[in-house]
Amino acid sequence: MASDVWKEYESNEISHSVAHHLTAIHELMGDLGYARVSDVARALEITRGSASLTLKALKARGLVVEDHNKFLKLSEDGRRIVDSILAKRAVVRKFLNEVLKLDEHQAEVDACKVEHLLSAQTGGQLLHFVHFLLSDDPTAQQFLAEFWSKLDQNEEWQWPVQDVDQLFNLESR
Amino acid sequence: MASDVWKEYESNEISHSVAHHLTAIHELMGDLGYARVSDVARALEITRGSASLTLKALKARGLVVEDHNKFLKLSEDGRRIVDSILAKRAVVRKFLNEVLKLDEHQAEVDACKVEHLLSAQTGGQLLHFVHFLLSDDPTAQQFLAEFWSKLDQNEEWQWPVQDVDQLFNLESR
DNA sequence: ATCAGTTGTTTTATTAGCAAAACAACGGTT
DNA sequence: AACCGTTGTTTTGCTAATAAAACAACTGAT
Repeated sequence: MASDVWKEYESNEISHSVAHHLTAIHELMGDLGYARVSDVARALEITRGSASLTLKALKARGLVVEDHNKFLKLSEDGRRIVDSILAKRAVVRKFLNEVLKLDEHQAEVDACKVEHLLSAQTGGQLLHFVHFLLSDDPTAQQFLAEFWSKLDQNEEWQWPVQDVDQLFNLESR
Repeated sequence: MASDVWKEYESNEISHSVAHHLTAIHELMGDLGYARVSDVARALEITRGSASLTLKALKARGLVVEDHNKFLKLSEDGRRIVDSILAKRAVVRKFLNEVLKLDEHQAEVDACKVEHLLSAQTGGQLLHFVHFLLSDDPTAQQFLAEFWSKLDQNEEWQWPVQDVDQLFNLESR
């Protein structure tokens, strides 16, 4: 039934590892002004050898370009990918932290896990949603206030919840 | 900076593959009343050999138990894991499809990708949120109505959005 | 100029997850 | 009894992503 769905997982062009190699380069460019293989390895806390191999592949894929002096830079494509990943990460983190009131670390970790997996459409819609939800629109503000007050009441919810189906009246499976 | 965060990805005890082997057993038990190695392999569209190896590991981890006649069953722990995964999948799918108005296939795919990655806390809070959002509470209904009408207006948004930071007034990098 | 430290690469090995193919053990049909 | 199909396992090989270790090239200090 869902065999065509679940296999799409690995058909993702950007792996978690690749996503972080690329974003590491981006952040190093901002922090240091440059990014070499060793800098990326240090930032990700992996060996230089591992970083060297992964980055070689990324150069071959045209996402990373190399200076005449082994200095790395994102290509146009690489830059686009990093932008989309960072945008999704920011939106998800903001939603988890500021709306669902998860602590910052948890929000950071979960956002990091899913940032490279969300489709562009999902990211876009989520952006719309969070943007409106956290705007100064009175309806949005009233809704959030009510949601948070309800949150305070049911502190004690358990997870996993056995009766999700009943809760939502799902027809599922 | 985020090196401690991004490495938590692989420290996930449940991989995507394992999640689907377990849920396949669960669904087969519902559909057929039993689940053998071949049934799981067929459901996931992988070879029997692959399924055999993965399921052997799951038996060793105590998540799957085997009949005297090679019939598989989820253990107590395995059942708990499947419950939490299915609950998260249902909540995420519902949110993406019924709130963000993504088409069903997209919602299914994205939910499938993240279901095993979300923490219990994130799943729980999301459940609260979606439950309230889709309830008959007038504030929630008014909020959703306004959000959707705004969605119809800005059909033309682009992704990746360069100005997420500006949009949210993010401090980040 | 030598010596130490840093850098980048390559080689070897490991793990997870899969396919493909060979194999043995059944179970039913004729 | 011989045959066929299904089942489960094992072996071999592949890819992605990592570590570890060896190596060469460069840099800087003395």
